[in-house]
Formats: sequence, structure tokens, C-alpha cells
Amino acid sequence: MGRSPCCDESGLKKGPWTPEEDDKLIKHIQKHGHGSWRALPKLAGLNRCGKSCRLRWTNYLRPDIKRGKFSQEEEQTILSLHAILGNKWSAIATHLPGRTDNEIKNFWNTHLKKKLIQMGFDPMTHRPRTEIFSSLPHLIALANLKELIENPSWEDQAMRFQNEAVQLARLNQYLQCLLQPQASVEATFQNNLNAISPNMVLNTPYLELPTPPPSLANNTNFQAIIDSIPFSHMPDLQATCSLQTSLNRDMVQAGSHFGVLNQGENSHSSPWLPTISPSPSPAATVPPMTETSNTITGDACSTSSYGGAQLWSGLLDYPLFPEIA
DNA sequence: AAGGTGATCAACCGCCTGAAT
DNA sequence: AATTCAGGCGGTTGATCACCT
Repeated sequence: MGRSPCCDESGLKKGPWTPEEDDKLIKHIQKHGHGSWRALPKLAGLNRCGKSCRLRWTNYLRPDIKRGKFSQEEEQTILSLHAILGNKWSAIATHLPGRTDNEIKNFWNTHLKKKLIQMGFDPMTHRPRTEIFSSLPHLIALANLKELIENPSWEDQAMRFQNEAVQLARLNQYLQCLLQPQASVEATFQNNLNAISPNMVLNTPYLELPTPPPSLANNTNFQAIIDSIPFSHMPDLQATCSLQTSLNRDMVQAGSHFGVLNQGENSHSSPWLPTISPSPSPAATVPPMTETSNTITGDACSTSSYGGAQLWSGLLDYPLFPEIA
């Protein structure tokens, strides 16, 4: 509507801020607060528009800004939140104290987005880029998580997990090759296959892992497998669960961002009831988790679409791909 | 050493929303 | 009800730097 850009006035400086300008802005805000941003430049003796001053303050000069590299925990938080909220940088920033929306946005565009793309996932939907398989992990995850958690033979389960992980890695590489220009397919496929070994289990983004029972927590075989999965160094579902409460409001606002989440009847006291609706199949639901079995939650469920080794088991009729010597 | 290229990130731009008039 | 204003948001740009050839 009838609103002219605030920086249209001629003669106002643009571009990088000088230390002197920063100093003026900081001193003015420390003394008087920012008040009206529009009026601030004149009062502070700055030849800038109010908008520029606000941006400089909120994105750079604010004393509570945390600078430096993002931690693994922060990275995990951004990934989890982005899966739910999409490009709502300001909403994401509210869950990362000291980080600005601009910084998070830049970090996403320069690091995380590329990482997901490299690994064959759509950075916007957080799903495998091959639509054929996009809904399978949801279903298989739900089918297998219960068994995986309850199965008393974790040694066997771990071995099975590992074998299936290798198969998934082959699947992923195979699909990546299919998506490439024909000229490079053969060479790339061969290179990728050569690169896969049982010690390099997956080349897919982070896998949401169920919380192992205490008896397995120190099992070296299991840990070796977990460690071999990209992003597994990050806090797992425990961290995801810890976000749950603060996320509730955002998730409600986000609504059915991906059409996969429904809220339980009592969101305050009960966990999210994940409802997976892989189009065009009818919805499949899993029971809500209890207080003690917090291995899957609403947002955990949404992120389970990244797929994981065990998630594919039971569906793929092995061997699906060329065997690696 | 010089030029090219890609990555990073501060800053800008245009649009939207809600409050005030 | 229509218009204006201020603040905020997400997308994009461009300056700078590091690395490579």
C-alpha cells in the first residue's frame, strides 16, 4: 500500500558501516534506547536511514549476539526446526539464543542446504529427492521402530542394521546416478560404488535413531554403526524431544506445513500424535508414545523421512544393486 | 605474481502486517 | 473504511577473502 521506501531520501549513506558510525549508534542506543528507528539517525548524528540502523544493530552490534561457528547442537536444532517451519528464519532464531535470523539464513544457504543436496535430499522438503521413494521411509520407520526397540537380541539387530545400511547406501548412490546426466553416470556410479564400504555405511543425511535401551548404550558394535552414520554425532532424539514444548506454538502456527503432523487432543500434557500421510496413500498412524518411550515424537516423525538403514528393511528385495566386490 | 573462481556474510530491497490516524 | 506509518521478514546482492591454477 501507499508506502515509500524509507531509504529513498537522497544523500543517505549506504553500504558497509564504518567503526565511527558503529560507535555513534552504540552510544546513542546505550544512552537513549533505539526508540523510533526512523527518528534515530538524526538524533544519533548518522547519515543513514532508520532501517539501515535497525539492521546494523539487530544483526551485528547488539551486545547479546553470539558470533563464531555454529555448534553441532545448533546445527541440529536448525535442521530440525527447518524441517518443521521451513524458511521461517526469525522463528528459528528464537530457539537459538544469540543468533540472528540473518546469520541462520546465511548458514543455511551456505552450509546446510548444500549438505542436504549433496546427500541427495531436497533441502525444502527434507525428503529424498526421488519422489518414488519419498514416502517409504515414513511407513517403514514406523513398522520397524517398535520391533527394533523391543527386540531383545541387539547384537543380531545391530548386524542386520549394518547390512541394511550398506544396501541403502547402494540405493542412494544408485538413485543419484540415475539423476545425473548420462555422460557422467558410468564413471560416477563406479566411483561411488568403490567408495562404499561397510565402514562408510550411509551417504544420506542424518538418521533419527531410536534411543537404545541402557543395556545397549555401551555396546561397541552398535556404537560403531551409529558413529558411521552422517550427522549421528549430533544430539539425537533426546534433543529433538527437548525442543518439543517450545515448538508447540510454532508447530500450531505452521499448521500442516508438510501435511504430516496432527496434534494430539491434549497438546499440553500429551505428546504429539504423529500422523503420517504419504500422498497418495491413506494416512498411517502410530500410537502416541508414552512418557517413558520417548523415541519418537511428532517432529521426530517428520524428520524420519530422511530415511535410515533399518527403515528400508522388509521392503527392499535384496540384492537390489550390483554387489560390491 | 596475477588472474580466476567459489565461499562467505553484511547489507540492501521489496513486500507484508498491524497499529494509528 | 481507507490510508499512512513503523517495524519486521525473507530473498537477493555485492564486497571481500581464501584458495586454486
